[in-house]
Amino acid sequence: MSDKQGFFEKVYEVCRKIPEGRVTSYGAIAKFLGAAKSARMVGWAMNSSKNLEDVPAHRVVNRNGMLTGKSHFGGSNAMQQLLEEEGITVKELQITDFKSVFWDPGKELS
DNA sequence: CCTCTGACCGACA
DNA sequence: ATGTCGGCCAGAG
Repeated sequence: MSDKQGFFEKVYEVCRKIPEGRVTSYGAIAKFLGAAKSARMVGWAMNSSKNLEDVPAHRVVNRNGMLTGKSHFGGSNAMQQLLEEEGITVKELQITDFKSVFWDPGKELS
């Protein structure tokens, strides 16, 4: 069930588990998958996930809580809008109270 | 088939 | 504290 799945599929699964109004980081997901050094791939996986509607890539930001992938959301502030719609305050592509809305898959999940 | 890059993170000087 | 480099997996040329 979860042996033949590739890295991407695992990332998608975790992203779908992200509760509304919460955000996580690429490294957190990568670390949860057992590949903290593959954080780059997590973002890349999201790039493919943008084709999927079940994967809220806008809830995934970098370690600084910055919307680094905002550029990939159509080149507009769509990502920031979505986050604010969920109650997340964003300032200049940077999430305020990031640690307050931070969702750790290794902590919340198990 | 081989090479390169990609929405990052952590370590080192 | 700031800047640079390496690392991981997978897809495209």
